[in-house]
Amino acid sequence: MKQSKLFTKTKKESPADEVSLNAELLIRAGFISKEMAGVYSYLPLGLRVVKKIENIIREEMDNIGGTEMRTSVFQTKEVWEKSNRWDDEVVDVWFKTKLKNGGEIGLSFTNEEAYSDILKQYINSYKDLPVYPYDFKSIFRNETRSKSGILRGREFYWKALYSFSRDESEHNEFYEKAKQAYKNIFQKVGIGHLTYMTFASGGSFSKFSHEFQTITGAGEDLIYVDPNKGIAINKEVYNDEVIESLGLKKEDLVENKAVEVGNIFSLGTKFSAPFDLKYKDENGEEKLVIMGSYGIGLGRLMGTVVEVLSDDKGIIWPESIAPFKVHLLVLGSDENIKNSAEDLYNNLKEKGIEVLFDDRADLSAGEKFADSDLIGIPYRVVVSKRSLADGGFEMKKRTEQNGKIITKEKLIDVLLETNR
RNA sequence: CGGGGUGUAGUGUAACGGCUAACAUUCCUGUUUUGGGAACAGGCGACUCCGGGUUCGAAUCCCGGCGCCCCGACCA
Repeated sequence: MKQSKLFTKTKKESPADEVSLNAELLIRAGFISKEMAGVYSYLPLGLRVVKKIENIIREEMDNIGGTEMRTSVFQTKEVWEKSNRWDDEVVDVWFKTKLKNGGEIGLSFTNEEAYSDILKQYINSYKDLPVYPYDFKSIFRNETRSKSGILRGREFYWKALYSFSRDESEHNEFYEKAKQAYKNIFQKVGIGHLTYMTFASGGSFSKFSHEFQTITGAGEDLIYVDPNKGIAINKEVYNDEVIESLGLKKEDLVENKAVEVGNIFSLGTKFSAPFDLKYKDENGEEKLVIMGSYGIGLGRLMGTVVEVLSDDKGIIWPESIAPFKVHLLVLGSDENIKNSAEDLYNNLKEKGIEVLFDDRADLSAGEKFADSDLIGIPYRVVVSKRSLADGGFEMKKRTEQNGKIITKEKLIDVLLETNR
């Protein structure tokens, strides 16, 4: 993509109404635009990152048997009354509105009811199970206080998978697979080294739920990490008995602030019972379906990456979720320089390498460099009088101080190699 | 929902109760420039969040509302 066609511009100044690092950098670099507190629009660069994250999650979910679908944002009163979660006294984050005919509807703040209600139509026999439907969708919560930029919003985009299993052991088997899939996801997204599977309160059907917590001062949770074992305990269940039951030692645990980037938990029959979601087993006996829930907030995940991986010049995107792989900068207005850059741009595109081409005329070198650092694309390639005189193009990783001159062929090789 | 802070061109800031609300940046015109947010010249852009009040006079003081940020509570 040519940067001259990208309508967003970077800002030199931080927004006055944002304190959090993720919002500051994402707004300055032109990834998101603030609509109101806790509500952000995703601009072209930001959407590309979200889509990258989405694809990583999709791959992992499909890999463990997930089936993608899409539940509606609109939810009917009747369905939610079954689980006793329609009442504003019970759930205070509802956004509700009315249809022209007076019927009440709410905007999804979670998906258990929607899935339970839909699956009831299709699940009759043990042969119909297990199933693992999931979706990516926007979720709405009327938070009394949204905060921390895109880490806690009133509208957010998430992935939610629900498991429908015949019994506990089948459920547990999938649950373990989901744990591994989640680890893979956070590893691929580039924050695996800071993300810990964390034991948290589990509700009435299991002792614990499992949160995936990424260590950062921007987080709102307190967790106790055992760095060697790679697991942690959420403050909400932190006590001597729990520490012991998990085989941990108090003296090994380190207190950290962290942000919950994902969570999985066992629902048991909490929803299958009120929805009468049953199947007939091999003996013709009716049994309740055992459910589990598996969520990840993609915006929060994107914000967490920014919190954790930026420097004083801007964002440092991991290659896996960067909006583009290469930022190609042309300096100078001589025809041969421009042509050379244009050629390289076309070559990279032909090879399937995602490139943002800063073809903007009349901008100083310093401004292009500053923009490039702020936007944070992993590889920067400069075409200039100097680079051509030195025999090619200057390539530098976002994380490196100095670039080196390489030929076009070598450059393409390197980029293709890292493309996997 | 309690507490604190704050609201002025697109953005970031300034302005004692008193001149036409200033500066920087963005943007537009032109000249010059091109390896770390270039230089010069000119120009556009503001019902100072909204509503009331005090005053000869309010961006500035007072009251109410709303927005935004932070702390806390809440968080399937």
